[in-house]
Amino acid sequence: MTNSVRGGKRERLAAAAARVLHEQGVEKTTLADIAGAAGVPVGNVYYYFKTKDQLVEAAIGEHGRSLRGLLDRLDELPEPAQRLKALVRGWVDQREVAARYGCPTGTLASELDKRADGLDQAVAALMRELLGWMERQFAALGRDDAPELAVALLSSYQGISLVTNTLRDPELMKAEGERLERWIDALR
Amino acid sequence: MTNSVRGGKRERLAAAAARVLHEQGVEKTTLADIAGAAGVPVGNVYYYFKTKDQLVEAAIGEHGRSLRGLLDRLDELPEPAQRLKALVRGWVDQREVAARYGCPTGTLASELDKRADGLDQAVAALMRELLGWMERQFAALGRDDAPELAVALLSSYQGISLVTNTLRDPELMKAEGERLERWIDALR
Amino acid sequence: MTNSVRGGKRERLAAAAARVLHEQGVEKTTLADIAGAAGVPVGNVYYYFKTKDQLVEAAIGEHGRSLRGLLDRLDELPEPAQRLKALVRGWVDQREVAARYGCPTGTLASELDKRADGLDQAVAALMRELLGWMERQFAALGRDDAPELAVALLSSYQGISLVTNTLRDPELMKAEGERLERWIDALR
Amino acid sequence: MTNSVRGGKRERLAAAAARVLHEQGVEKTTLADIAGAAGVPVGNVYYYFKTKDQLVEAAIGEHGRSLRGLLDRLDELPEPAQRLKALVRGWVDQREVAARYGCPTGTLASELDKRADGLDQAVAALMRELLGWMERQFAALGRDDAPELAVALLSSYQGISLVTNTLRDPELMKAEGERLERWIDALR
DNA sequence: GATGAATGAGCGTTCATTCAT
DNA sequence: GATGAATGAACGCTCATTCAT
Repeated sequence: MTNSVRGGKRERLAAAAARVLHEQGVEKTTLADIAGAAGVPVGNVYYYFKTKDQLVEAAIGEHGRSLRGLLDRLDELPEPAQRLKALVRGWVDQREVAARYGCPTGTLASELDKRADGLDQAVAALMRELLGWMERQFAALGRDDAPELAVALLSSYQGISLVTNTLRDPELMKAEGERLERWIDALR
Repeated sequence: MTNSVRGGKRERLAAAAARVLHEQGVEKTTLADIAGAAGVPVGNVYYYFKTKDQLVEAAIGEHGRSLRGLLDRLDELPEPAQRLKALVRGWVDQREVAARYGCPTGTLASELDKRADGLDQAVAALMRELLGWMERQFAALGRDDAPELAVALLSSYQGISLVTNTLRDPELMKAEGERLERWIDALR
Repeated sequence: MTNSVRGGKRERLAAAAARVLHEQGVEKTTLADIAGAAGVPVGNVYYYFKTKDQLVEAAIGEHGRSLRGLLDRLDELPEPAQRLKALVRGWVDQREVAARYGCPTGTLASELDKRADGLDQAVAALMRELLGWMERQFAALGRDDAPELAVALLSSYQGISLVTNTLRDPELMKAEGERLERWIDALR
Repeated sequence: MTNSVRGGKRERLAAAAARVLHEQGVEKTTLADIAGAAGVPVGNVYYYFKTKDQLVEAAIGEHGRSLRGLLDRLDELPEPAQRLKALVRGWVDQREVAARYGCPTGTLASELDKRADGLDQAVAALMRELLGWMERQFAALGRDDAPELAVALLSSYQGISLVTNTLRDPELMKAEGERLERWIDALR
């Protein structure tokens, strides 16, 4: 009740975690970094998240929410090919961020994979969600190799994100996005 | 004879660094981990490498050496399409490792990118080397969009490595490899 | 009441630093030494001082505070010659400490001088403060060579501190103190 | 015999130690620093000096030798007052070095004093040697307070060295030197 | 004697986590 | 609930000293 005014701390922390972990990486980010970015005192973080891992989990959750929001918006488009191409265009629009920090989900997946927490499974679930959506679009296009195509498209995005990031050249993602759009058009 | 035990410590350290950094990630790997894997006392590491960063650099160098070795072997094949497909098949052969730890160069690039050491440029140089080789193959195939195709192929590999790793499913890489081989065949 | 135990940790650390650094020297003193002397766990020191250098700085600050306190007390004496001689007598009173550890400011200046931190400038400022005060007293005595006399007096003190310390003989400082008092009396 | 050609390593090490320890301080100087300055491989140092302390001892010995050389030269002057003033003039001539690194013997005394090696006694012996010589000059001037005057003169030099060094102003030593010369002239 | 290599103890510093109020 | 302070284990790195040839 009363904390509807001061509250939202949990949300602020999750949002700050998502952003800062993306920009700095999991290992290089301290709890103080996240707390500072959220404007929350360090000692107070633990009322919302018992461990640093839970903060990472919350960050993954944030990425999941924004992924779902995106897919919902895409679903309003009439044609599956339109939806897929709009997805690609969304990636291209984010190319500056990708060039600086990589794909938020991909870099998280890469880092968390080196650990034994089960957090990697949370990111994997996110990827599976996106894969499933892609698969449905390719199936709607009449492709019976939809699963394979979904993996190919996701891989292309993850790969071009990494390459764009490593070479610090956002234009690479633009060219690859155009190539992927042509590829989608050629599929039916 | 006697220096089978003592000799090549620097090389052993570099090799151990390449392996352990790939398996555990840069941040989660301690100098003691690398020293232990190489069978060298911790204090002695600093006789060969003044900082942890230099050890990372040496690991990158190792990956560079093995990349160059691979490309040299591929160059002995007569046809550019054969070379490219043999490259893809090499990736597929390594799918079990990729499923567990990802692509050595890619994960390194992803992690180092969050830092300001200039080490990221060393990995970037590796990627550019591979890109250049690919470009020459595509050009030899008569394609004037060789640079773009090279980026697409590298991205596909980096992406499928990440997805394979995240979903822990080596078969994904196998299927994608076959798709890429068909794609290469269809290019000319 | 309750914070007689917990309170003023920062001050306790600064005081402990001033004392221990004087007794053991900057380089030979570990953070654990200072923490131990202040009754503070090692890890907690960094809550108050981010680096060892900041602890040294705090110690210099402590010496500055006690210097200012001394000069304020001396300023209450009516005659400049009285003030100067009281200063000298204060030094002589501390001759046992000087014989064991030297002048706190002087030894600090000597050690910090070998470094490039800028900490040496903090000690230099302390010396300039004392020099300025002395100069004002000599000027009040009507001497137009006040700056030179101030340097002579400070040097005599620093020098006799070092000699007293090296030869471990507090009586040297006593004799020199008496000589300096006669010298002051002979000035007007 | 044969090492009259390659030899002198011990001497080179002692001379390098004297110089480097003066410039960098005892604690901040590593064995590698001294070895490097002497052009001797690190591992070889231990054939000449079993410990770092023995190298410090050798450095003190070097300072002793040069002190004795100086006093011998001064002894050739006919008058005790001339000898004392020539000593002072020698200090003033070295004021640039003093401004940068302090008095070699004094800074050594200050640093070694914080330790329990007995090395401090070796420096103390040096000071006593100089004190004795001064005492003889003052006695030859007919002063029965020669011991006290010797301490006063040594202190003035040590003090002005420290102040000159801390304030990085060689001119301070010049002015004080002139004052000391006038003081000597006024003694008889 | 000479030398590169080896060794291990210790230092300053960081940080996730917990505690007391 | 909220907060500043406390805690300790771990890390990267240095260096005097010793070893093997």
